Amino acid sequence: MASAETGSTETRRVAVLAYDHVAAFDLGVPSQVFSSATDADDRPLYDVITVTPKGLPVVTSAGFTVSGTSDLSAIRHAHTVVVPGPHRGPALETGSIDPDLATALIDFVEHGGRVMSICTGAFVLAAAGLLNGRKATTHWRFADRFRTIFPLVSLHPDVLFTEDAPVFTSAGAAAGIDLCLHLVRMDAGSRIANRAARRCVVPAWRSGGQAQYIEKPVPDARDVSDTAAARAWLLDNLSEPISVATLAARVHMSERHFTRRFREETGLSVVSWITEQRLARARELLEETGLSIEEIARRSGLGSTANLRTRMSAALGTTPAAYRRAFRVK
DNA sequence: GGGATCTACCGCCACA
DNA sequence: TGTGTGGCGGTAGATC
Repeated sequence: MASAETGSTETRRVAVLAYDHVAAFDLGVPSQVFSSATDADDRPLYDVITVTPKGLPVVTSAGFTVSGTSDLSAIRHAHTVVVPGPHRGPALETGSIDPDLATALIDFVEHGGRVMSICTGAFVLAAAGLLNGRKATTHWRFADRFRTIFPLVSLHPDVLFTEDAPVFTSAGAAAGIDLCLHLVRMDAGSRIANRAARRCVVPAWRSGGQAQYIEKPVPDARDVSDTAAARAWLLDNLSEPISVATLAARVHMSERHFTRRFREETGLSVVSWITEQRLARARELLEETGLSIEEIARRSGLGSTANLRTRMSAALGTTPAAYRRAFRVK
């Protein structure tokens, strides 16, 4: 767990599943992200291997061959199994997969393993029966097909990733990066996850609840009244009392237009976005400082310890003190 | 725990 | 006619 930053040499094996027609981009994501997570002495926290159903080379969607792989027996020794999405094949078309693969995945989860899917990899997990009754997501373009084939799964096609431990699913390949970083953050804390994100040159923090499809992801640089300026100001003033009216006034918009543009650009309401940023700030302060919980609540803008505790409990299922014990950087 | 109040959100419509 | 923007009002959730 948090011991990585504090000197432990424990490494966790991540087994990435490859098979014929696997999406090449998805396949590279977990290796890149998990291999970028290192401790304070730059030692790797994860050992990433590639696994194929028979241990034989497979051909990706891009046409190149993946070799040097292990067979399914290797996942028994893994901490996390990653299932990238198929580009085509029976999982996508009929919701069926190799019975040996299904058995291996079910056995892995039943013995305490953690699995995550990227993009249409959710079809593989669902075909194995691992998503029945669970929350899941997949690429929004495949949502209708997914619902038709797997009616027992609670599909949330409007989010970046879902968390229904020990099963995690993500939307497109970019959301797969976010989910990998989320798992690193769970395992080793924000500092290590943020450093891994920097190495991958991706945003350090996008929560699972953000929208998959954002109307205007990149603000128009010529538009001086865009909400990006308000968001930048917000991040510098999280500890201050903030209202929508204040923010709208800062960028010379009506409140109505500001809230509308804010949701278009971030996929979240103003309050939801601010709360997420405040929670992220609180987590950083818990990990990296010895400040009192009360002071952290104040500096993060969450106000009171009661509010901080409520927010952390809702978002992470833990308390500030327990979070600090797990992730405090010594 | 319940009521009052405040604030945020969003649908709808009008206007430039 | 289509698009961007602002105002109004109802509803829901948060806070006191």
